[in-house]
Amino acid sequence: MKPQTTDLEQSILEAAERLFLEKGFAGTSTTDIAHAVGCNQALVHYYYRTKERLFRGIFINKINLLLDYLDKFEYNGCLMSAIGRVIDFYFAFLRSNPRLPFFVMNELVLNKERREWMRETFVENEKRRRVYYSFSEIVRKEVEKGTIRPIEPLFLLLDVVSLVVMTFITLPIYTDLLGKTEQEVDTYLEERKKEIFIFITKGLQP
Amino acid sequence: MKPQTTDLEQSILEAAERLFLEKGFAGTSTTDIAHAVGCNQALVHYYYRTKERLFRGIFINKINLLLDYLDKFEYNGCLMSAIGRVIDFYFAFLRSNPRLPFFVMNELVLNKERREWMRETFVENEKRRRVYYSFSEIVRKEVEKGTIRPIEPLFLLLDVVSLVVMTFITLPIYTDLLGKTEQEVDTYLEERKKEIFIFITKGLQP
DNA sequence: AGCCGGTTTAATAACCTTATTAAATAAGAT
DNA sequence: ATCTTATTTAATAAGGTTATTAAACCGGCT
Repeated sequence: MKPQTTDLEQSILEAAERLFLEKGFAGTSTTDIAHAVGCNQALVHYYYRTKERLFRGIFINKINLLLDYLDKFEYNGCLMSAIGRVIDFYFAFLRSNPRLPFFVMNELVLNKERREWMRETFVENEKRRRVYYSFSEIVRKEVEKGTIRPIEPLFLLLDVVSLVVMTFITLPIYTDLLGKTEQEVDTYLEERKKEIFIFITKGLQP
Repeated sequence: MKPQTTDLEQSILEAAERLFLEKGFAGTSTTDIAHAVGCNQALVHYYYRTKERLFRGIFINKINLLLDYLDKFEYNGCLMSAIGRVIDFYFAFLRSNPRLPFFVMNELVLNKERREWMRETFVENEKRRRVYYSFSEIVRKEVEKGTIRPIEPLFLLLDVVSLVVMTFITLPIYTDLLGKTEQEVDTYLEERKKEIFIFITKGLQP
């Protein structure tokens, strides 16, 4: 039924995504979005009714995108290679979506209501709980076997997430403050990934 | 000259600080600030002229506060105890200013002009360069001596900063999503600090 | 042609934003 | 008591924000 020509509904979503990621919720107006698409501002509301609803749709989508990568944690007897795989996937994914972790973090930290909504949507989500539970069981067993030093599963998760995510959060600072080229950034990220892997491997030794 | 009674100028600054840290620049209006102080909105502009100027004053102040702690890095022959000292200081400081790293990061990532201004103000600052240079020399020498594994000084710095800063950035998420008490947060932070120290110590072993 | 539904626009309500103004107020100096 | 200077307020300009409304547009159907 819908005209396949340019599908404004989709264009609006994409422009909103780009702008929200770049300037945050508070820094983006529906007028900005309409302007980026080249359509009337009322159209943004026609399709998505409120700015908050438009935002939520994007937000939930992006969080899921991020969390789904945790499923890449496929344990087959070696913890470090499972972690290595996750790091690889995240680096590849975030290379083309560098602002995503900051976006999610930003809105989660800045807005208490969103944290509450996040708790209901994700923390109380059976699938997500299971993923975390199986991860923590694996860590516990490896500690027991003595293949890694004693560590809280939550802390190990936080260690990995901190190192990976901060690489991308600080990327605009790195590139702008030190004025790097696209090529240099690629090398930097490749080196950084190796460093993180070595760091975690060594940091977990018994 | 100024009346010492309540000093509205100072109260405005403090309220602005609190609100900017909590909701960010875009999420805070001068009306909000005036309202928090209980004065007329024009007064905010009387003292600070523009919202941007008021913000900059706070921002530069907070960045300096954060960077000054890097001076706690007093090397006396043992890299890990110097790093341990810095971590200790940051944890103590950020315990009472938990939103500070996020605040700085946030505005730096969200606003390109601020990054440019930051480069001029800090990266080209002689004192700051010297601090980083002496740190990187120390790391290089330790690598040469073989007391730590080969590592880029910038990466070591990023490793430490990532782990410490992310602990506090994710703190509101941790507390709200898992619903923790003040007491539990204290224990958590204490444990986390120990974990980070162990993690880095092991992660640097040759 | 006329009608119909979904799409798009212009117009606008209601409100909030920053910043400036001129006038009121307070408090110390002469 | 009045002058002076700094502080504080009310009023307002100029513009931006979200959201709604009614009207126009446009392609297909009868």
